[in-house]
Amino acid sequence: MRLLPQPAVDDIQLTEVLHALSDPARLDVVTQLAAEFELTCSGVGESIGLHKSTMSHHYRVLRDSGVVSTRQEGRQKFMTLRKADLDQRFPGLLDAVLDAVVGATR
Amino acid sequence: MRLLPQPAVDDIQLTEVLHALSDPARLDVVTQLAAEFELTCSGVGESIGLHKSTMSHHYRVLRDSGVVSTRQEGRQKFMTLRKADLDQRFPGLLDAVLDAVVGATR
DNA sequence: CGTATAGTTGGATTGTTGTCAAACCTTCAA
DNA sequence: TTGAAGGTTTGACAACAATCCAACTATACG
Repeated sequence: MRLLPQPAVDDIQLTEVLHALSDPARLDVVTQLAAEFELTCSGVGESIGLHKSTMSHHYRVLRDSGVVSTRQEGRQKFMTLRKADLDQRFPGLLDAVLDAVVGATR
Repeated sequence: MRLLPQPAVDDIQLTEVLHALSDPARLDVVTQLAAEFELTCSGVGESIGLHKSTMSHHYRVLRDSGVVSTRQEGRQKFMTLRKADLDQRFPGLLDAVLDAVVGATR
């Protein structure tokens, strides 16, 4: 069970996080993770309808920017939101974005 | 004194706002506007050190995404943050981003 | 070992973005 | 009416980003 490389909390950059969240597909992933706690890549990607390699690219952007954490177990990879880390680094930001996702469609 | 075209509150899109805020130059503009309330284009651009046409491009992105409002008065254009509109549409988002800008350098 | 599963990587393509420079438009003032 | 001030627009260009497809890696299961 190994963890894929990811930035330390203090190395998470605001502009990179905002950029990571500014893509609809990635925002969708993040929203699902916020609701489900943890998902496999295929689990989270199914409802989005993009090619799996495209999704793999989005996962990398999310991981490199510090938004998600990925843990490999067997042949699957489980993603989780780095909620505690993001809350520590940028208090209120993630919640505001998640609220905005649901709130804006009301 | 005319107002340049800008999206209505309900037409402001989360992904566009996040994208607008994900560029360092634009984030800098927004931070200055949060502190100064209102500034001319040249006033806000001076400290950034980019070409004025580049800044003009960034102003447009900020305006089109609904982050700032621009009012023309004489030959100057005054920009303001659409704070109330953003707070209404995405509660807490702008404040979290502004906090993050200062907080992350502490 | 052979095969299926779960993802990643590389290449190709198409489109977007950030930047500058030069030309332009508008307004104000002499 | 000429000129200057304050921005915008257009064109060019390089860098980046999103997407797909095909080939690949690694793990698990018969």
